[in-house]
Amino acid sequence: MGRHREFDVEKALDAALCVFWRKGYEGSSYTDLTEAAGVERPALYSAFGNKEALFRLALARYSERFLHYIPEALQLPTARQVAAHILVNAVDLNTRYPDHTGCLGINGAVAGSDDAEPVRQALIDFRAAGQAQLRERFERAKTEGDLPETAKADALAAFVMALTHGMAVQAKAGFSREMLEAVVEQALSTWPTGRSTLSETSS
Amino acid sequence: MGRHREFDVEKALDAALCVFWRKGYEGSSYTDLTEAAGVERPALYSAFGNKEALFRLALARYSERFLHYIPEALQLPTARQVAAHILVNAVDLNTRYPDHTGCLGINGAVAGSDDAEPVRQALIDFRAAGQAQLRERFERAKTEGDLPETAKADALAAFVMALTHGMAVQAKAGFSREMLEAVVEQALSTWPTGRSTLSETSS
DNA sequence: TTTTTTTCATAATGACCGTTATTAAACCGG
DNA sequence: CCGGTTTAATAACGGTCATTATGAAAAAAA
Repeated sequence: MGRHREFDVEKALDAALCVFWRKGYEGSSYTDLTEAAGVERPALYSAFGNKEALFRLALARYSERFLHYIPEALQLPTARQVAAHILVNAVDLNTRYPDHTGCLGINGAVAGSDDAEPVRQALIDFRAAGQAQLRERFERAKTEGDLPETAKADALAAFVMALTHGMAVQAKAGFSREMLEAVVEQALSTWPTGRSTLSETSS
Repeated sequence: MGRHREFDVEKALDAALCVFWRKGYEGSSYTDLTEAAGVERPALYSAFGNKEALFRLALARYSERFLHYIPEALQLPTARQVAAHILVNAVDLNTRYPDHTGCLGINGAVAGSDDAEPVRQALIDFRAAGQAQLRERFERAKTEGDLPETAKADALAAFVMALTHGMAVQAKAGFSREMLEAVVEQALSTWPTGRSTLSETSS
């Protein structure tokens, strides 16, 4: 019983996501969000809660809709393929939409006021979760001989993530897809090799 | 003629720099800045102009006081030493001060409101200037045989800068100096070599 | 000492921030 | 068709934003 919603909650969340993606958490005003969603202010509040809750929902939606390439990558057979898949798809995502370049995990908040500290920390945790998955995958690669025993899985994971973060900054600065692809190519040329990937000489 | 200034302009600028470094441009309120400088609001305005002008002065001071390692690096004999010097010193700068980790060039603004667009662009130009210097240095390295003819100077420069940007994000997220040093080691592990650096076999 | 000039401190400005009362409209069950 | 319930729209809330008017205090020039 009661009146129906006259707007699509999913579409409103997508619109909010795009605003946050472009302007970050603190850079996005509630006016920006309501205008993008085509919805009055109290409607957004009743549907999602306050601005912080809306951002967290947008971040979850971002992960679901745009980061599918990460679980995809983790299932590839070699560590190098995992890294390549992540880097190549990150470049694609960072440059695919001209009106919101870069990555929400970075654009959302790097530094900010004390009020934004909970959101900043949420993004830190968000990025750390991805990095931990990558580290575990590289640990496995060591046991499988796909990475040398001397490789540091945590350093490799941090290296790949540092590149994605840095390229996200560069994409937000207007770098072309081609330039970032060249960066990825450069990064992958320094990839360590294990007993089975240097050449086709092992069993 | 007239009354003397009762505060040290240089110290006030340093204080403002620290605030911007920690909270970024939009995250720093004028109240934050005046409290850190120990100076009333109109005094900051009369000394530096508005917030944007103050930020630009702080950025210039940041460059002078903390980025001396970049011109230093450019004078080193090999491209690899140039890259190593930049990356190692960037890690040091990003982790040296626990209350303002990361780098002003990134923390200052990655994304933000439309009002902050001029500052965001100024930071883009600031970073681009460093990258251009690096690219030119790598071009020279190619003519000197220090980098192979096949090396792409612009991609290498963008690669090194992407790493510094990404590590700045990670430092701001609380990454330890040791972790970032391991990232640098990974990045440098297979630097491309020219005719004189692979081993000591050339003339 | 008086005048002029600059800085100082207090406090006010209008605008925008995120968040909500409030009231009218729309829907469902009875 | 009417009572109960949910949403919609308008407008207001206190607080903070960057910026500045104002007048007192201080120092050099006359």
